Amino acid sequence: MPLKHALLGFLSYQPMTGYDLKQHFDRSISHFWNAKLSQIYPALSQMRTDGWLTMEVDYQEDRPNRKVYQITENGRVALHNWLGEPTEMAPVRDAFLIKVFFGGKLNREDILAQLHRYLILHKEQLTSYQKNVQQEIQKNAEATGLVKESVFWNLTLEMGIKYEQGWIEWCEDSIKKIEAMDDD
Amino acid sequence: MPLKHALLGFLSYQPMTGYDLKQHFDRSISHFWNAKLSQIYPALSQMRTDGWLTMEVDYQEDRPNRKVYQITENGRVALHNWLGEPTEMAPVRDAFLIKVFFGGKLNREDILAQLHRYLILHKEQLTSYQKNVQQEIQKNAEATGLVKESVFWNLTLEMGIKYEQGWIEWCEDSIKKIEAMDDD
DNA sequence: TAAGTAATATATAAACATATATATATATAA
DNA sequence: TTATATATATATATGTTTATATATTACTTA
Repeated sequence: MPLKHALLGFLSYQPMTGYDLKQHFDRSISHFWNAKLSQIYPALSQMRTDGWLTMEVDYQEDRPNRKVYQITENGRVALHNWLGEPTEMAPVRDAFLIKVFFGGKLNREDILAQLHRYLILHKEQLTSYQKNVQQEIQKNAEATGLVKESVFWNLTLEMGIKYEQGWIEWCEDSIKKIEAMDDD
Repeated sequence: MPLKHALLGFLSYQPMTGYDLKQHFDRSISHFWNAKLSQIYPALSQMRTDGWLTMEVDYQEDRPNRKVYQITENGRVALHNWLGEPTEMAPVRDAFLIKVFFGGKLNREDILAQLHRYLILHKEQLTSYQKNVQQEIQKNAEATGLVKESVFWNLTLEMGIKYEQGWIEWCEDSIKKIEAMDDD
């Protein structure tokens, strides 16, 4: 399960709680993977059962105790193996394209409105990558001194940026084509 | 649920069985949505309960009877409304990028092997879109005479092509960058 | 001052998706 | 000739993900 291996990946840097891990997911890899806390917590329990993690409780008074998870040698091996395994292409799933596919059923304004809206969403996403994710990677690189690692973090960000740029171009082109169509 | 609306979309062209619908999914929209038969059949039953479809049985001797589904007026309304609703961006989920993100844990050859492999997969996918999907759309446009519709089918295909081209460029760039890195 | 958010975790239900098994006849490919 | 694919559907189990509810205290914002 990729979720488990992403968790292993972060825990290979340092021990953390589920809550901490959620922050890392949201700040560093949300452009290609995300998970809710309600998925992360049970996954961590299982991984402990699997022998990939150990856990120790950090007692606190005013809020729930922190359960700090640490990767084991088995966990490191599992991560390393998984990283080297061949990977299938991720299938694309985008409901927006279903709407476009059947766009002939809408009138011109409605389908154009859809495209304009989606264009804006993707532009905002692009901006957010260029600002927030970029910064987060930078910050992490400095804080941890993991220079080589940060090259790879940046590669994933570049893919995110290219992806958004692709959508933006496509939306703009599509709008032009539809505007040029004969009305009926 | 987008699955149901995609089914409605195809049934808005003509009555069909679940098996037929599966063919359409695979041939026309698999570049952005797919579904197994084991998901399509129950969905059709539900949609009938919802009043979006009617069904009649076409008796056959040597193979299972065909259950032919036909869209109702309610179904058409539901489809039309859904097509006009604003759409959230589809989140990206790609396990390959998790591998890249933690690529610093692999040695250079292993991560390069991953990238080369993914590059090939995406090149094959691109070729397949340009050949098969392209052709299928063409064929459908001619067979059904739905000219205006086919413009939209082509738009989704263009997005698929752009997407694959993006991956291909990114893989090639990433390979170059990693090859240029200092070894450690 | 009231409402929201951060910090931390658990539990349960529901929704969505895949895998697999079961039937059965014909046609096609190795 | 044997295996696989096509044509059609159902059923069940399992896996994955999201949603929602529940606790508690401190801090921040309106």
